[in-house]
Amino acid sequence: MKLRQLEAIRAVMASGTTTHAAELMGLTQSAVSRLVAQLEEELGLSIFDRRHGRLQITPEGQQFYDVAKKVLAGIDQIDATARDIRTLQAGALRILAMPALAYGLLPRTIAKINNRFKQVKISVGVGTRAELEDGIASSQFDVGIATLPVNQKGIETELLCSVDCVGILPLGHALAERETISVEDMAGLPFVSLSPGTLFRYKVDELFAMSDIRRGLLVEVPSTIMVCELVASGIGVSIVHPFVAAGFRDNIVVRRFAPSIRFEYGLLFPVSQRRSLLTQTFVETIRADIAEHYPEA
Amino acid sequence: MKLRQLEAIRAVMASGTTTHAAELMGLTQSAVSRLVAQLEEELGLSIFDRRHGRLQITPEGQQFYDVAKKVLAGIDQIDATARDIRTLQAGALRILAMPALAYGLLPRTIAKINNRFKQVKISVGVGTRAELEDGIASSQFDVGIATLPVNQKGIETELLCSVDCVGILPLGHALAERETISVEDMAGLPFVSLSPGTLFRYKVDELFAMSDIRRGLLVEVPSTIMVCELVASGIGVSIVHPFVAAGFRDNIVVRRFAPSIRFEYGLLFPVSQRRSLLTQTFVETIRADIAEHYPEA
DNA sequence: CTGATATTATGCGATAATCGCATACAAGAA
DNA sequence: TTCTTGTATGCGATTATCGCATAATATCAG
Repeated sequence: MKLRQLEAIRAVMASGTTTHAAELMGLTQSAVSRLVAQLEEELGLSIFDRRHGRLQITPEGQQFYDVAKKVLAGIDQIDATARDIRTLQAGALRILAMPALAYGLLPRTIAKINNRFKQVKISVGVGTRAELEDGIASSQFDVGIATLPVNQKGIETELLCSVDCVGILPLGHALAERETISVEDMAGLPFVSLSPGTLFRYKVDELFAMSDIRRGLLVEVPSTIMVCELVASGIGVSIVHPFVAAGFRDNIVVRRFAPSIRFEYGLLFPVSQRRSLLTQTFVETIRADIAEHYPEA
Repeated sequence: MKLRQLEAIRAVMASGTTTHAAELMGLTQSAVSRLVAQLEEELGLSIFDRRHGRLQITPEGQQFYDVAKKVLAGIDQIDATARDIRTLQAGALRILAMPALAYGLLPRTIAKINNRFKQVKISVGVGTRAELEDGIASSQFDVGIATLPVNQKGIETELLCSVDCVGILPLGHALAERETISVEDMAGLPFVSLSPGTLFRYKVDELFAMSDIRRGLLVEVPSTIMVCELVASGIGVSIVHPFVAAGFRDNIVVRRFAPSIRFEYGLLFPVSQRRSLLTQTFVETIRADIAEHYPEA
């Protein structure tokens, strides 16, 4: 059985004659006549009755056609699906990011993808590093974003960008005049700190310890967003990575910080599987966003 | 897009390699490889990734295949449907008969058809001559059974059989000894009559009127079945067509009747449409049944 | 009845698709 | 390395597809 034959049946049913059906299909009448005859021969049943010089559907033919219609509709759907896949109008993108990164960086990129590909379903998960490694390694997600390094079997990483953390101050703070804030400048200032247990907290604490500088450790909150909000409210200063700080630029003062506290952000992919076109597009888009909005990274 | 290509995709998905897929499809590996490559070329998307010397489904390919599977299932269903149609295991048979004929003649034939073709849906309608003509002419039913003649546009008729009506008596009736009962024999006997307005009632009444013979017209009932039942209960005699009478042969006495009241039964078909194989089978079966059980017809 | 019109069916030849064979190439295992 | 397993591709034979021309058949108007 050939698709062409089923299409011929449909065209004949739609137009009534093989001649018109031929026009619909871009063939000649003889070709259509033969396609129909072939199918009848193959199936061993008469789909049309040759009566009065016309093709007339038989009861059996009608029954057959009712089923064939569904298949042809399915073929049309295959074509549509293929087109959607080519233009990325179908499919899904599953992203998993660490909390600090999800808020500052992702929304803009997701909005762009969603805007370009309206039909694409995008799901974003936020999780700890461990959850992230699990989710990527098990292919439950297409791409992850986390600070490097990541060393786990089943995960491929690519460097996304490396950024220096920034100092943040309430608006109108005395240090706001400086272009760069040093660790020494923060001596004795009230400091809004991230909860212990994260790599970021560890690095910051270590820097102050090495420099033997004391801060006022008044407040500890679990998310970088909250850190920024608290600094904006004027209760202290802090150090955060620039992506989240950028979201608060109207409410806080953001300055370079010395010495450099550098973080490398990486993209995580399940190994052993070719990345989907959507994933590739996502990677390109997020890289472009970073280049545009954080050129120093 | 060709069916062969979709089948190749399915075979590769099922077996994992083009080599095994080729066995499944009865082809060589090279043919399968080409079918896959062709489809990818046509659709403009990579269904498989050639990694590690193996074909590995891509995310897009998986998405495509999910849709293609449904189409292939539909094709399988087409084949199954064609097979069922050939063996008459599918389809429906819609029969419309006049009340008197539906009971005596049809059940046996329907049982046979149902027994041979378990999957065939058989629906039987009972209606007046007018309803019957409507139902057949409008192609709502495949075949009708009625007394001839029928003259309505859109209906083709075939003679099914012609029968002589029979006289029926209660068991043990005095007339039971005779092989043939004449109209004169019924003079003065209580007669169970069919309701007025039917061709049958008209013919019987006319016969008695012509012969100037009086009956005891005590009971009038609308169906021939009830006539037989009343005769069986002993309240009178009557004349009916032999099909219904045959069903009561253990409860009543059935005898030839003179003069002959002859009815021609006909099969009615919608014109202009080829009769379905099922319809043809039905016709053959009912003719065989009549020949077997009513050889005199 | 007769020609005009419309429709399907089929012989024939050119072109295109399909397939098997042989072989090259790639990757993992012994 | 060498063997095994698997995929890709050039080549030639076979088969299928299609258009053209034409025949056969039915419908309809006069």
